[in-house]
Amino acid sequence: MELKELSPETIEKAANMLKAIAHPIRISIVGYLEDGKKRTVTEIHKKLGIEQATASHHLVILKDRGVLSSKREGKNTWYYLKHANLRNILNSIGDCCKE
Amino acid sequence: MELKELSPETIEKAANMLKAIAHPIRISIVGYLEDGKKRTVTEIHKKLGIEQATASHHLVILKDRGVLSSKREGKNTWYYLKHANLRNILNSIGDCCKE
DNA sequence: CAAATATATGTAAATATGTTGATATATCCG
DNA sequence: CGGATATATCAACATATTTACATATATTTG
Repeated sequence: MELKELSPETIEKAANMLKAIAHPIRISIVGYLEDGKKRTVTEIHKKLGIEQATASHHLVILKDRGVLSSKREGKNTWYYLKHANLRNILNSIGDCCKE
Repeated sequence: MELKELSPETIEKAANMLKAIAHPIRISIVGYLEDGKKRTVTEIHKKLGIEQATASHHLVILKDRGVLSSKREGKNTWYYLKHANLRNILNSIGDCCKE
């Protein structure tokens, strides 16, 4: 795939998706969901040690920009990675940054 | 690799790197350099149809955040991808966004 | 219905980023 | 040195993002 052949719309969408991930808390959220499991807002905010409202806020951003999907079940909303290959992004970036 | 085990510093660095890429012009620049070749500011600004100052500005951002490297040779500064596996990021994102 | 639990939204101030045009610096060559 | 070419920087305004706290909405259960 040659990215330079992508349409402006696709590039715009890709930028929004990357912007969504490009934040310490949201990287951590994506990292926590990297295994493909679905997790609730409560699980996420407790795991990451952040406020519930903060977690919800960042989860909405990730969902709006196409990084995560969610499904409501009773009191809970389960969030999960929308695309399995988003894992590659974190792995690649992680590799670059560990050096 | 489990991202959740990365240090806060590494996560911070990863966020800065992703933030650097997460912009339409900068995605296009990285896409243009995706083949691993070194290119000058002039080549880049002409190829993308943007002002020279704009290109230089965005190239500095990409370099400062560890996405690109550069090497001055006479009048020219050659920019190129610092990490080969950054290509995976664009490919993954592109795949997610084409749908 | 009321209480408890889970999630989402609103607001406002602080901070960061983007954009543009003008200008500065660096290098080469005659 | 002086002109031409290539790149980098500056300044200033507009826009977007972050953060934190308060509060609202939704769902289950007694």
